[in-house]
Amino acid sequence: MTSIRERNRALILRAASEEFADKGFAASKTSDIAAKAGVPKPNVYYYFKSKENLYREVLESIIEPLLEASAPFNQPGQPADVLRAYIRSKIRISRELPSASKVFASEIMHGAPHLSADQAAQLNAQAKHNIACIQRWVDQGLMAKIDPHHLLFSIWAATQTYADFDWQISTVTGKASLDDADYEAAAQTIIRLVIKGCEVDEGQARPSAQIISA
Amino acid sequence: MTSIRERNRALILRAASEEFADKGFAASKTSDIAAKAGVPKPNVYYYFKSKENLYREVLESIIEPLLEASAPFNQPGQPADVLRAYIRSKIRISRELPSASKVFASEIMHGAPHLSADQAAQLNAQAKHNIACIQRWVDQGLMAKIDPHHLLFSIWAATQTYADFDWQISTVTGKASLDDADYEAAAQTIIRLVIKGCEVDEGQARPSAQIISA
DNA sequence: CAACAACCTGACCCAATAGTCAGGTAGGTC
DNA sequence: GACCTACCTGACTATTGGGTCAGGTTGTTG
Repeated sequence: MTSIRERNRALILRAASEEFADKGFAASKTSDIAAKAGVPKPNVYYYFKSKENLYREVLESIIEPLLEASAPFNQPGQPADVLRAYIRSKIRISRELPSASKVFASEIMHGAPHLSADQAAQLNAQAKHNIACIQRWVDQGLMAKIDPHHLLFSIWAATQTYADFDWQISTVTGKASLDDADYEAAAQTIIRLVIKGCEVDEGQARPSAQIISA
Repeated sequence: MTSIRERNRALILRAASEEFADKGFAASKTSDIAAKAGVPKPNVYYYFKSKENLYREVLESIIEPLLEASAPFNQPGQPADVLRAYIRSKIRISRELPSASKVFASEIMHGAPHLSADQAAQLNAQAKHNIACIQRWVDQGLMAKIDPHHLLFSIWAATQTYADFDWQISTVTGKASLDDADYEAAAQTIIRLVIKGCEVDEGQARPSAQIISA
């Protein structure tokens, strides 16, 4: 069985995710990754030819989930429902893929030097699509006149913060790690801010009926 | 004049800020910092004794502005006014100290290994104070029943994102850098989400009059 | 201007670590 | 069991980059 390959690759990838998330690319040592994965260092180079390659694979692993999270925007739906589903997807990613999320955040923070042009284009296209979708809702009077860019930035930031800045969150809440109830409270809070913030103002001209509802 | 010292230290600190923000601590080379500051490498070691020391000073430079931003919470005021002022302070920091902000974010993301216990305690105390303040407003019925922790996390995230993830923001907006109007729109958006989200719900029991207003 | 301190610098050292390789072993296939 | 491929590994190399230092220059103070 050549699933020895799959098994070892998976082991190394997971260890690398955690290590890169923890220390960043430059500060991570391939020897530490190998140790954490429970394999000798040359094996890391046997399966992935370089540290950078390994990093790129970790990075790649978060792209699809990230694109996937925008699914609610790719099917028809009421603004409030779409936004709610989107926020929940984003929070779920932060919770279920915290290491890859951090690696991605760190990558973006440093100007995305390892992100391929194709990956950047895909993410950007999806973002543009979501923004256009929100803008349409605004134009149709289904939501308040909010700049879709900034709305998206706030949603991204508020949801990703649970993965990226987990240390801060642990420190402030005094809990080593958040449980179901905490993530639910986080989701509820962000959803409330967004939905209420997007509600059409009383007295605003509405081309069609006000549909958003909390 | 010994202000040669001040001048050179400032030069090196600024170069270091940018370099650390750009590449992260481990990936930054002291030789690059020296080059960017326009001084020979040994001078960096003459004024700061080590790379880590230099990094710590950069980190330290953002602590005070960060604490300062919470000033609105330290004086009496209506919830909406305090939150508005707080958000504007935070956005201003993102705009005026983008490099130090990034360094701070990166530090937190990796578990704050260089933050002194004292600095961590100061920041945490201020956070706790802000949270208690918000909780009081909730208890007094001046705002909706929102978990103050998550509200703060969202505000932090949404405001810091303009410094930390500037690459993403540039890519999505298609602008190399944001101008006055963009930052104003960002502030308006975040303020709207927060203020509307914090408004007491119709039909919610209110111990005292509803005071928040958009 | 003498003496002293602060500042500057080219050339060097050395520890750490990405990456390699020659020579193994294990497992599958005829 | 002979062969082949995939897998494994201890021991090595090469380079990079943090940090040093001896000796110089500049400025300052009496």
